[in-house]
Amino acid sequence: MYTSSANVAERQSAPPSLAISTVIFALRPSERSGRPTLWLPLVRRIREPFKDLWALPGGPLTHAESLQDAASRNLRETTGLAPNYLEQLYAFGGLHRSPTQRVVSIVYWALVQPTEAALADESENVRWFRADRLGDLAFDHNAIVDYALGRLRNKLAYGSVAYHLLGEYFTLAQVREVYEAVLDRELDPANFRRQLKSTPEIEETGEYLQGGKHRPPRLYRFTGRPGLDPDNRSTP
Amino acid sequence: MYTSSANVAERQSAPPSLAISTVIFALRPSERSGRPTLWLPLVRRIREPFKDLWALPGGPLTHAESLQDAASRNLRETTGLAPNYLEQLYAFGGLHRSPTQRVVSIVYWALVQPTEAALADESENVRWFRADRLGDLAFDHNAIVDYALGRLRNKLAYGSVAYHLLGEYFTLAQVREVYEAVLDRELDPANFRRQLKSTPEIEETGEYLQGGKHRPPRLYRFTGRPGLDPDNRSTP
DNA sequence: ATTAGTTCTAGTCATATTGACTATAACTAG
DNA sequence: CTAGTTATAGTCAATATGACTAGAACTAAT
Repeated sequence: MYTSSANVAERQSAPPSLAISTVIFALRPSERSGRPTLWLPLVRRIREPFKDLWALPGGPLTHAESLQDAASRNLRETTGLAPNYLEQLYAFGGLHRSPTQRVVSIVYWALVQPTEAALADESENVRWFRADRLGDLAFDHNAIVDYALGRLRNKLAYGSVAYHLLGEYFTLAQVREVYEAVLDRELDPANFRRQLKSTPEIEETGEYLQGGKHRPPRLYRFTGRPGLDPDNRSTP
Repeated sequence: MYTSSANVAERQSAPPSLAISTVIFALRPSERSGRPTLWLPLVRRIREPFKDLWALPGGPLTHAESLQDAASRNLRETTGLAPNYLEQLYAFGGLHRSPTQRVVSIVYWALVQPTEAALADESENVRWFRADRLGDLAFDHNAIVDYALGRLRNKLAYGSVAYHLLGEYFTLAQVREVYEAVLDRELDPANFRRQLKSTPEIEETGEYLQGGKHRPPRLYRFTGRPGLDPDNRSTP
């Protein structure tokens, strides 16, 4: 590494570099209980700084793409995933996020359906982790994931985001399991059910989920659309 | 203006430049009704692009400061204001926000107290406008203000942000006027009052506001603190 | 075939919250 | 001293929420 003062001065005068990263959430059955739990894919750093540590997927912003397009492309390139939901999370720009240079990261967060997540690329340098057992990540990425988890919990409780973690058809109990996994507390099945049934965006279908061990539950469908980001309204 | 292809190529390869802007809200009495209304300061552009149009205060990000510090400094430099509340709004990075170069703007929004806003610098190139009568602004700044207004309304309805638009002591009717101005609808005084009284963060004082035309209302004080941004938790 | 076990589903009941409204208190202006 | 206005407290019905009960509908074991 260069440590000459000339190089330091050069770093000081160069504009802060701009990066895009994404926190990608998906549900996977827990190994032990089989219940759905939150997972996210990380990539192994192959160079300094933080070589060999796990980090959020990310990369530079190229000229021809909007922020959201950059997040979307990056997500596809590193994990092979097409997200069901993608929203800007926050711009992180602390002075000492990276030890070698000043980096401002515009971070997105994404939700992918389980079917999609199941066939995601996994390799030596890309691996899925349980969101609650990450260990030490590169840069400030632990704080970023925590913030993303907070946003997810908030949007789950107030918004209509749970359905983007599920397939097109789902049972009300599956929705409840998503809430229980993300909020980490049990919910009364009957009351939860009553709330969902009063939501106009959830549509009853004539189908039932067969093959379970007990009474077959009815399948439902989500008909609403998520709100768009301000920056993305005019994207064709 | 240069239009040679060499210059175009140069622009294409250069990294997107990074700017910080702020939407600053303050209450001022309407000229007509005297009721509080939302105002914000804009600066006149003195060069191309959008020369002579009004724009949000903003500037480049320097190396020695965090994003929030940059917003805070910029706000102080252009308007002389010290904000009571400052939070990141959104990073705007559409491809064609600026006709001459690719710019990513990280936008903050701020609230200032009326006393502060009253002694804000106003000049040939800095002027306050009613938030609902802005006209055409430079760049995508109309969309940005709209988004900021949406955020303000949301935080007002669910969070505890109204008090940052008021002084240290206030009457419950003044709080109601803030809600009515921002949400643009009338609220029942008695019911609104009941809600505020059940909020533990609002503390009754022994003082009363004297000098009004009618029964002197009791003064209250806000004791809560707003939630911090993730990027700003460790700032001393 | 019958029964036990489990989940799905509908409903009850007490409590808390909300919106519309009424009434009294306390001040100023004339 | 009275009229006008705001401040403040309270009532009442409608709605939402949390705790709970119970029957319906299926599978698996006897």
